[in-house]
Amino acid sequence: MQFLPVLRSLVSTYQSFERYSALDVKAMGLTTTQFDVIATLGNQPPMTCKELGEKTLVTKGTLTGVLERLEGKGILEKMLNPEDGRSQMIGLTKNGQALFEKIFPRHMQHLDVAFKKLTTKQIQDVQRSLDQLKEIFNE
Amino acid sequence: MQFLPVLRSLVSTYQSFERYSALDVKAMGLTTTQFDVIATLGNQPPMTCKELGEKTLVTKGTLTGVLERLEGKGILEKMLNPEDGRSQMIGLTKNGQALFEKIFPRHMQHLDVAFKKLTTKQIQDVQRSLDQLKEIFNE
DNA sequence: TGCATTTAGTTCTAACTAGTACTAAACTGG
DNA sequence: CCAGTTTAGTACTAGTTAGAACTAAATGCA
Repeated sequence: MQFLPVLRSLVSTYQSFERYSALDVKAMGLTTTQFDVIATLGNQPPMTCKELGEKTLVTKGTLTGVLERLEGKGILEKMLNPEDGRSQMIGLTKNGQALFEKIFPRHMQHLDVAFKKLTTKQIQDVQRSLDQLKEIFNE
Repeated sequence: MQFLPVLRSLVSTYQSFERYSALDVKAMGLTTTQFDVIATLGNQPPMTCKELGEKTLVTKGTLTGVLERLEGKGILEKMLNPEDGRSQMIGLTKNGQALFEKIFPRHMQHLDVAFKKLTTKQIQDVQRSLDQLKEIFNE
């Protein structure tokens, strides 16, 4: 039970990040998940739903709804995949790309303000710790 | 932008923990949030909704629904707070306490299986890292 | 070829989530 | 003591979440 504090830290750190990030993203009329999707598609060739899910860490059932809402806003569009009739290629529309170019740098800057408080070495240490922790749950 | 990998690690580690924990808790017919509430109330005197929210890291709006469902299952009950007419004291019922005694040790053991793969020092390092990371988002 | 299995994505359900607005009780300072 | 503010909890909204069941296309192998 000496591990309970670290679990609490994991959850509260995750929540703090979410809050910090959402604060900025919300001002652009998006949720963090929607932002992640746009950020992943920006400056990239269209990709499948599966690939998008892997990159954004969003499961496919959830993704359907998120994509639906972004499609409704005219931010992304789905195209047939000539190579596989089961899947579609998802890409940003012209408007979506314009939105990406407007909001992506701004959000990176918002995050950078926070991360400037850590040195490169500190960031690396945090990541090593996190990956170590993740490992123990994945076996 | 060198911070993007660490954010990805944070999110995926959190997700891995959630999945690992939920796997066990689900087999008891509960969600992890419900489990957290029961674990927090077990072997404790009744507490207010506010206090419960602070300990479980669940916001009050969410808590209303979670408590409602647990109350419906006969696991917890709300009592008037003689000291403050705005709030209620929330505690486990007899059944709830029995459930707690059955599932809490089992879940701790499930978590312990994972954490046995880390040394005490490693766990402390992870926690220090997480707390450091949390700090940068809270200012 | 043709059947079995796998894979991509949708649909559906139950629950959590944050946030906002709201009600009622409690506090507080003049 | 009383008007203004704070606090506890609920109600409501829009969205995310995981998971399971489903459809259709692709693949694999006999």
